[in-house]
Amino acid sequence: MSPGRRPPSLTREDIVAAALRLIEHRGLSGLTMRAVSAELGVTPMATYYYVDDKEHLVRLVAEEVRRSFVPLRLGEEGWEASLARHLISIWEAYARYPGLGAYMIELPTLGVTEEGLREGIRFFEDAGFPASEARLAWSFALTYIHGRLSVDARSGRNPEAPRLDGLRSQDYVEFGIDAVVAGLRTLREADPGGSPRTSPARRLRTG
Amino acid sequence: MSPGRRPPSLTREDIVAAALRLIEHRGLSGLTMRAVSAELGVTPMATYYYVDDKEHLVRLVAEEVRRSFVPLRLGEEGWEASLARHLISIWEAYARYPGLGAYMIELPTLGVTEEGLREGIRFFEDAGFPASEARLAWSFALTYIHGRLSVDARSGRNPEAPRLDGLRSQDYVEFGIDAVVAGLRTLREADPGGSPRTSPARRLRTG
DNA sequence: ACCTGAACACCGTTCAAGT
DNA sequence: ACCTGAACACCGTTCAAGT
Repeated sequence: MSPGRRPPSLTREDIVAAALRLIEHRGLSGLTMRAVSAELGVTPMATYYYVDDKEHLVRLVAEEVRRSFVPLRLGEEGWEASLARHLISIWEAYARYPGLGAYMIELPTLGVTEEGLREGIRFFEDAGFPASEARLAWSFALTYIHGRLSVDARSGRNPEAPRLDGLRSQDYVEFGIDAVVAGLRTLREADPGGSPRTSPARRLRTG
Repeated sequence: MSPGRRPPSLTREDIVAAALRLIEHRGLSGLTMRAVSAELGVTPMATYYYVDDKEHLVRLVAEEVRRSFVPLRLGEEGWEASLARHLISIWEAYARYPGLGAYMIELPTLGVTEEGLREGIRFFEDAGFPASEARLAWSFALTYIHGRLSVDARSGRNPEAPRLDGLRSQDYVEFGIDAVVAGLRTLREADPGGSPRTSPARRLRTG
């Protein structure tokens, strides 16, 4: 940036934007370091001056996508509507980028930031979930929505397009979010005052 | 198999078994055609005589894993317990093979066979779900459990191992299955006689 | 019928060199 | 500081050839 120095032909923003375009049109598997560089008209290795490696690039890309998440906040509309709204916004944000949400769920923070993870736990505590279950509830909701994004990853990018079964991707995610919210509400109400819950599923485990 | 012919040094079963060992120890990303062949002491291309390509091999591997699924059947224990038992068995079967369940959910049949998909839909119809929602309900359950397997894919193979948050993978999946079942029960009861349900989530969609 | 060997078109990434 | 070029160690896969 000192005067007299010629400006760089590349910025990190350019790289992230090119990566987003690639994922949008070819899916996450279409995102290669070489393709990003080609898209920008530079040598395959030029990109490495701005990002550490491919994992770093995907992290930057996901950060960009997360900017359009509707925040998870406990307002006057109640925790159920707020949660549903937040989950839909996650799904809508990632749906344009096939494979990205599926990849994020495998990372330690389940596709959100460290801070997003903590805020979610607080949200569920404030919503009346016992402290021991706030984390489980939040993880459950994130796991479902990213699972749904995994399903969508291959079935085509347009969520409004009718599919073989006559249902749209939207129908699935709407039903799913309703079920997630209803399930959490039921578990919350069955658990007054934070007494330890007895899991029906636990008794069914083999081994 | 005609007399006088020397027996082949390789069988498809050997290949599938070697592939399972590789996934078990190195995850699905550790499954390469070359690694499978090396494991069996043959040339990288020998494997191609028995399987069409890598996708075919993964399908065969998944078929093998599915053999240990507890069938989804509507018995006297009721649909809720049967569903929970089935989901747990899916999770237990795939959990040994990191990344496999996550991969399967992206296929058109959500990690089960075509027949398994149809049987599941019938199961939910028999359980009293309206025909229009049986498919949504089944897809929801499968999506969650495979989402959970995606989360487990990176966090280590031993489901009993305590993690940073003090919770085990088992705690998450038990809570999740309980929530899935509770959510489905609630939606089913809110929908008497198969009248079209109004989705709260639908109203929250932007665009 | 069953397997080998060489080769092709890809990857991500390192490293030295240029301007 | 910023980018190029060559190279390495991997992939999946094709194709011709051997026994």
